[in-house]
Amino acid sequence: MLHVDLDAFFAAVEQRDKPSLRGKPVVVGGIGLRGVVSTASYEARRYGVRSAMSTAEARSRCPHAAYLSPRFEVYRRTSRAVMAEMRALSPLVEPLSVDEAFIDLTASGLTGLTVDEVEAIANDLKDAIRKVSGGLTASVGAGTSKLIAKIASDLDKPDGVVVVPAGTEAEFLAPMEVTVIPGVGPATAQRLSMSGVRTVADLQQLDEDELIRQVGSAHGTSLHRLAIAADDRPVVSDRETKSVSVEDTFETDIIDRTLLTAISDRMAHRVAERLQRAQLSGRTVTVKTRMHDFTTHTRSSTLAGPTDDPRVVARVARRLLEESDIGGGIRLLGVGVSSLADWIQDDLFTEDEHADNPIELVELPARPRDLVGFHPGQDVVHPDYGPGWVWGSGRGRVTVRFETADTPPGPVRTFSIDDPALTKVQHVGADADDEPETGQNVENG
DNA sequence: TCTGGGGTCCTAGGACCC
DNA sequence: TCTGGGGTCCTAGGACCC
Repeated sequence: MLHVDLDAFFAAVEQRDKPSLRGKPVVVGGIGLRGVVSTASYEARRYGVRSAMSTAEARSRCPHAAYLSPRFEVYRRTSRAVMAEMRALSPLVEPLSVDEAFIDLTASGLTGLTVDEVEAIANDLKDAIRKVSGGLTASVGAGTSKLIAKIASDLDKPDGVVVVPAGTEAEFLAPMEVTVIPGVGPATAQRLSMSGVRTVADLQQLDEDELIRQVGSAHGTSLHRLAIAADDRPVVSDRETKSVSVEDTFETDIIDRTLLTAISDRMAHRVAERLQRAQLSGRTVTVKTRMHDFTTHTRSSTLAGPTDDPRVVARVARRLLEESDIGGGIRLLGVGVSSLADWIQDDLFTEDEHADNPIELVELPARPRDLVGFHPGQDVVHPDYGPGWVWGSGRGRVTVRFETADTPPGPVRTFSIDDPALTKVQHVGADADDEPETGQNVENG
């Protein structure tokens, strides 16, 4: 099996499309006060910038980096092209996310390979990925199981290939820290350390019953096996979606229930839209709230039958929100639907008994134009200068660098935010929810 | 100036049923 | 004059992943 991991994916795509950023520190993520880093380029990592770090901390570590909002549509498009290359290698490909996948080579008859042969296959794949993606690099791990392939792909980043020979798996793992095992996070590592377990070798020695007492039945059983590299999990190409959700952290905590209701309604509609697009429907609606102290609560309600009707999702979400304690204001609100079915049931159960009495949608205040678009990194076009991207905006002005992936960097120009000549580029296949927005923006309206 | 958004899987208690 | 037992569904929360 191969595990393929695109290197610093979001940042690499930005450097590909914005030549002036090549070789420079780039940070992609939330750019607001409460934003976090999604991906830092390797140049930015040298300053200690890491994924999941608050953007504020990243800015203090690396003030001269370019801070960009993610362009998810572009990443998805690139991802699809890369995944297609993998499927050309083997029909059995399991994407784990937009930038990662497992490939089962045996599904295309590639068995009994030598280490050199596997290495050659991995390098060919890397070449194909580089060509189809406009120069992106990947790191590849190979082994006899998902566990080994996944861990191996991490050992020689970026742009590396690591093949673990069959039969050497347990000794390969033994000296490593337990946290290399996917599923062992801070909480599990902490518990294990109380039994003196730090490395996989320690874990291999630990009694299974003792392990289960420490971390629970399911986790203990699977960890006990993974520690000795006993992993027979298959590569599954079509995993079914189990839930669909939308959530938003506000720039400042929101206490106004009328505003929260309006936001909840809109989130319910976005969730329902996504369900419909995926031809799914669900029975359980969940509302999530996060308090100022970061404690998180969920309330859920299960319907008699599945729905993808925005009005039904909105009404249930409203009720759950009403039942939620919002204390002195909440920093996050989310709406989700689970217990999914891949069909829509007949009106028998889905019938909306409130259909004659539709809920009245609360209108959100309009946002000022300079908050509706023009995020750093955003693609724009100008009739005189051609295509470019937003470097920054504020105080009614927006600064644009004119360049594309295959043009030399052009001029940097500043425009009024109201300049009608400057237009945003809408990417094909973009979701309505690719547009970043926050409660703060809403409140500013 | 702490701490995103999209997910998956597991646990535990209570209701309910046979 | 406490005490069945097993299975399923629902709800809430938590750990973890990218």
